[in-house]
Amino acid sequence: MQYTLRQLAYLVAVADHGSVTAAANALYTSQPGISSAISQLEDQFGLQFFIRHHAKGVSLTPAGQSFVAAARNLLAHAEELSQHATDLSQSLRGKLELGCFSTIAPIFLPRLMAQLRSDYPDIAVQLREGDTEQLQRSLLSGETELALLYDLDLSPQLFRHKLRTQQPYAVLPANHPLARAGAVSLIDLAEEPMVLLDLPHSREYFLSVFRQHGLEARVAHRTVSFEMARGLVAAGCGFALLHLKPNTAVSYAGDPLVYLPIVEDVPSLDIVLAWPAELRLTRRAEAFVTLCERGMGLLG
Amino acid sequence: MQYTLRQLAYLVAVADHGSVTAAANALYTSQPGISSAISQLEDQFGLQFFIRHHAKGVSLTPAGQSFVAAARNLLAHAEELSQHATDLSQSLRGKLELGCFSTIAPIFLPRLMAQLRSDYPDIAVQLREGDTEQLQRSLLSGETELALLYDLDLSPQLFRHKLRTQQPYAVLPANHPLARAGAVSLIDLAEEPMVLLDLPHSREYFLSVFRQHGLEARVAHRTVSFEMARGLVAAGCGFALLHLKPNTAVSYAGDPLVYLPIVEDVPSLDIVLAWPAELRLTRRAEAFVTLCERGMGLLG
DNA sequence: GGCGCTGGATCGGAAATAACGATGCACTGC
DNA sequence: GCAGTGCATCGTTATTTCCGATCCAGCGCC
Repeated sequence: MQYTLRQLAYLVAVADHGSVTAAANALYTSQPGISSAISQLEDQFGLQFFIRHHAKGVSLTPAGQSFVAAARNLLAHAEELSQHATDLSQSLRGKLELGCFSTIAPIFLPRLMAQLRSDYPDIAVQLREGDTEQLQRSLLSGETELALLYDLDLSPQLFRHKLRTQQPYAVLPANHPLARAGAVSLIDLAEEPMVLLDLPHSREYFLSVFRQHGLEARVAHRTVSFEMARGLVAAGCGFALLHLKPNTAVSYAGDPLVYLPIVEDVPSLDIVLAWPAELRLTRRAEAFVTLCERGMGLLG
Repeated sequence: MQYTLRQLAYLVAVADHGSVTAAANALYTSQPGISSAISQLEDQFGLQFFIRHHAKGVSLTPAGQSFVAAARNLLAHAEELSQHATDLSQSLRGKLELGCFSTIAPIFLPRLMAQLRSDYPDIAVQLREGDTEQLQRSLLSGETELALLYDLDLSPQLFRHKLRTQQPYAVLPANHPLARAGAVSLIDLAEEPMVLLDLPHSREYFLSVFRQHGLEARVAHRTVSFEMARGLVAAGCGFALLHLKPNTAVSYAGDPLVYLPIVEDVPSLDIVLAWPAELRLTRRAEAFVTLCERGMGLLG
C-alpha cells in the first residue's frame, strides 16, 4: 500500500471543487502539489479519475466517481480514528482498566464505584482484583492503567500516590480473654495461635511485625481470603493481624469479633494508587484519582 | 500535522510483534524509523500506546489496545480501497456507464446487452440514451465512459472506433407510386413532402444530402422520434431519409413501409464507439468494445 | 555485584519526497 | 485573433524520512 491519506484528501478536494486550482486554494497549498498527487494516485492504480478540460477545470470519470466515493469513506474513517484517539485521552467516556488489591476491594470500591458512576456515568470500569504480584504485573504489562493497593515492595517503576495509612490491628473472637482489654500486646499474641492472611508480601509483612520485636508468631492457619481469616478467628481458631476494618464486627458465620489496637509500635501500611511511572494518565484515570483522594478518608 | 497510514502500519506491527526491533525486521525497515513513527503518533494524540520494557520489548497500554484495534480496522479499510481501485480498472465486475444514440439503441442494444449479460454476468450497464449533443457532453464530462453513436461532427477530443457504415435510404409508404421501383432518385424525392428526423447534427446531415445535389428538401414534418417519423411516412405524410432499418416493414400503427436505396451517390454515416481520446478504458469497457466489434455486423 | 546482552531512544548525515514559483501549453470565450 | 483560464512540467528549495552508529537502561547470568 503506497498511497497516502493526504493524496486522498487532495483527490476528494479536487472532485468537490471541480478544479485543481480551486482545491489548492481551499487547502492552502500549491496547485502543482495537488496535480502531482492526483497523477500519482492515477499511476498507482492504473486508473484515470479525472478528465482534464482545458481552461475549465476537471470532471470525474465513472471510475473516478466510484473511487472518490470510496476515498471519502476512508477519510471519514480516518477522521473517526482521530476522534477515537482524542476520546481515549481526553474524554470522560470509555473504559478504565483498574486493578485492586483483593482485600481492599470490598471495603472501599463499592462506594467509590457508585460515586464514579454518578459523577461520570460514561466511564466503564473494568476491574481486576488480585494480590500485589498480579496487580504489579498487570500494571507493568499495561493490562491495567492504575491499581489500588498497599505500598508493599512495589517496583520503583511504579509511581505511587498515597491515599491513606492503615495501622494494623489484632482481631479476636469477642469472648477471648485478651479481648477484654482496650489493646493487646504482641507478646501476648505470640502465645496465641495465629491465622495468617497468606498473600504475597502481606504474609512477610505480618510475620515481620513479630520478628521486629524479637518474637515469632505461631501460625496455625493460612488463608488467602480476608473473610475466611475473620471466620477462623471468630470460630476460635486463633487471632489475626489485619489492616482493614469492615463496618461490621460479625463474621459471615454470625460470630462476633473484636478489633484491638496493638500496644507496641508497629509499622503502618499505606494504601496507594499506583501506575507505571512514565505513563501519562488518561483523563478517566485522573478523574478516578481525584475521586479516590476525596473518598478514601471517609470510610474504615 | 496529520498521521499517515504508514505510521499506523508500523504501530500495529509493533503491537503484533511486541517489539520495535522485531517489527522493523518484519517490515524490512530500520528500528529508528519505527521508533520515531510511534513517538510521532503518541505525541500527536497525546497518548501513550506502549510501555517500554528495557531489554524486553514493549507492551500495549489500555489506550494502546483500543487504538491499535481501531488502527487495524482503518488499515483493513485502506486495503479495501486499494482492492476497490484495482477492481475498477481490472475486474469485469461493476458498472459500465454507456451512452447510446437514441435511434441506434433499440436496433442494436438489446441483443448486445443480452450477449454482454451472458458473457460477463457481473457487468451492470448504466445506459443513457440521447442525441449526439447530449452524448458528447456526457462523454467529455466523464458521466459516461463510452458511447455508441454516429460519427457526425464529433469533437476531436473524442476517439472514435468504427463499427459499421450505414448507407442512408428512403422510406415510403408501401402504396406510394415511387415505391414501385427498386430505387429512388433525390430529384423525385425533392418533389415530395419530407418527414425530417429532427435531431442535432442529423437534421443538418439529411438536408445536406439534397443540397449537395443542388436540391432543396420540402420539409413537411419534423420529429425527434425515429418511430414517429416512420409512422408519419406510413400514414402518407411524406417520405423520410433514415440510416437504420428495423427488421420490420410495418409502422406501430400497422401500416406497411418500403425501404428504397438512393440512386445518387450520397455520403454514408459511420456508427462508432466513442470515448474521450486521452482516457484509458476500463476492462469492462474494453470487453464491451470487443463485443460490439463481433456483434455489430450481424444485424440490420 | 559485576558484566555482557537485549532492545528502545537518540543523533547526524544522506536520500527521498513534498512544496513552491515560474513557465509552458492547450483550449475557452469574447 | 487574443486575452484569460487552468492543468502539467520544470528546477529549486525545504522538509521529511531513512539508516547506520551510538547511547543507555534494565535484565539475566554467572
